[in-house]
Amino acid sequence: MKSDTVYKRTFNQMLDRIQDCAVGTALPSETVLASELGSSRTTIRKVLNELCGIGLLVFENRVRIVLSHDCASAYHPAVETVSASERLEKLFMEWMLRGDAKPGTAINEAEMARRFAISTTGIREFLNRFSRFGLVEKRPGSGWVFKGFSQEFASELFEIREMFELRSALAFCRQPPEAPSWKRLRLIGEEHHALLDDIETRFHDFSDLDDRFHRLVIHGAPNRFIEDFYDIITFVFHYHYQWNKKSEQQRNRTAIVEHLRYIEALLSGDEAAVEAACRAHLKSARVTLFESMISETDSEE
Amino acid sequence: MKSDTVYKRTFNQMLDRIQDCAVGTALPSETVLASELGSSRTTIRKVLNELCGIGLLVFENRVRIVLSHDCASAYHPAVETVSASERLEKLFMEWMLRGDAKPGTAINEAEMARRFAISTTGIREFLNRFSRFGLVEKRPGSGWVFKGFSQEFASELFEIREMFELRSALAFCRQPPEAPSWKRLRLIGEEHHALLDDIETRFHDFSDLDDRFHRLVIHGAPNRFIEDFYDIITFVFHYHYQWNKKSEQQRNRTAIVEHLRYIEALLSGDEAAVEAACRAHLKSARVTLFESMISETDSEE
DNA sequence: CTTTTGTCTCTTATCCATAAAAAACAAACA
DNA sequence: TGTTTGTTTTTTATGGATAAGAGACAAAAG
Repeated sequence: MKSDTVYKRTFNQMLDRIQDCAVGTALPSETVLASELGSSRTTIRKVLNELCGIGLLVFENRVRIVLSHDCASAYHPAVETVSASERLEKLFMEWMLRGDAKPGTAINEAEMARRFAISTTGIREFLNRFSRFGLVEKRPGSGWVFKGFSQEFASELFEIREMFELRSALAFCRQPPEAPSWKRLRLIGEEHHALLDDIETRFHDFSDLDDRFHRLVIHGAPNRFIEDFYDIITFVFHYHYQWNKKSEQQRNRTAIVEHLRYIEALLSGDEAAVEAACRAHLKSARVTLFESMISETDSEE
Repeated sequence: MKSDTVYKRTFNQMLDRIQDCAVGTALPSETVLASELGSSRTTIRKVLNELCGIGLLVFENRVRIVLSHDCASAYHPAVETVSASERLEKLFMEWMLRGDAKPGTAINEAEMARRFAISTTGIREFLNRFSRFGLVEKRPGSGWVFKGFSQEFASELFEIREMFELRSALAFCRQPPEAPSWKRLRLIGEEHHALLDDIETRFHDFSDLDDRFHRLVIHGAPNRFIEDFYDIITFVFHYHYQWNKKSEQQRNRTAIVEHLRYIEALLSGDEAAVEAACRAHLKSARVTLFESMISETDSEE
């Protein structure tokens, strides 16, 4: 049976949304709410009905009016708002990054299903999707082999990353001056400055900015395989650094400075400078990642 | 329920195998047969039992003896020897290459399940695996979008291919002279010569040789992402040229000549020559692919 | 002891069922 | 006429069942 995580998540979002409206005001139409909260009208209606039932809203004259803000206890627990597949992803990555799985281990669907309390179908689907990350491999008829989140993996990942990014950065330079990317790049540059000024408190915001910056560069000369590959990068970094928070602030500060140099080079259009700045940044990112991987292994032995 | 395609395929292989033995000779042990035919002993036993039942074999003193070669009618139909997922792959590619699906079309699991007479779970798994090829994309909650086997797709594919192959070819050159790849390369070179001599009759054998050659080059400096990407290339070429056989012989002859030049350059260790030969070959492969794509579109309109 | 066959257990491939969510359609209002 | 809500139809997400196939272990034979 399909789980109702979408409903619960939407319900919680709607509670937030209600608290932004003064008591007595009317909510927008179902269609508007649906697009605002990112779910279908079917779900929105279910939520609204429920809220009328609890007495937080009334439905009068084809319009829903906020009756009260007193809903702190109505929220659904956050765990119940993530779908089985998302949950599995998290559990699996944790299991992997905790180092429970040595490279070469055979993993089998049935056991994973038991361990993670998710149906075998779910496991199977996950592994299939996940196989593109190069960390597990299927042996038809027999099960899956876990390849390990190793230095080797990271090294191969970076080799490709460097090829792709360098190619994209140079292609970015060669865009005509009227391309809209230039403006976006300038805006992202400003965001970097702003973040650097508040780095003490806002250093967590960097990973999102990082992602947007690199994707902008990459998108200058679109290629689906390059963009897909960047998904892998994002994914790996996301989980790795979520697991390993050591010197996060320092790490991000360094990266921002490197980005700023890189952005400047791009804006100048000087290809040699771009190449240098790009290489410098990636090299440093690589070193940082490796160091954090080593320190992890050390602390375990 | 799992289908018994493995059994049927093994059964057919076993019939072939029996015909290679003179009547009255003994078959090797189950374990040997299993590794020879590439299935488990469980399956082998089932097949052998069946064959004893039909009277093609007898089991005496722990040894199975061939009684007869008269088994032409015993073969299982070839269709029944391919698993649901393989069948689906074929059907889907046909459907795609026939051009039934315009880029941007939404494809939904339920309909595909009906069209291809395969369960929705099967479809889902296929699409998930297939999504790494960049031809379909998932919209969570909603269905899948078909991106189209377009010129754009081919162009993006080739851009990456060129980057990867050039990098690999140069890395290949830099291997120490004692690396075993050099010997393999020489052997593959000889195979090219042999094939060229018989090109009139054996031109179909080229695609396998082509694959082995490029994989050898790539494997000189292994990187899982590059090797994975080559799976996409193989897959695309396999299906595209299976669908479009026009001037196959000429196409393969040209490619062999280019390969020979490329191999010679590799063996000489002259990096500039390698780069030139590699680029020349890929450029020509690209042009050939594009031409065959265009002629396809033309013939339809 | 090592190989071979016999037996049993566990896992995968594959289909099906069903509630949740999305989408399409229809009626009502303004 | 174009929104807005009510209703119905499709489609997806997810669990479960089961025969086929793989692998482990035991017994027999050389």
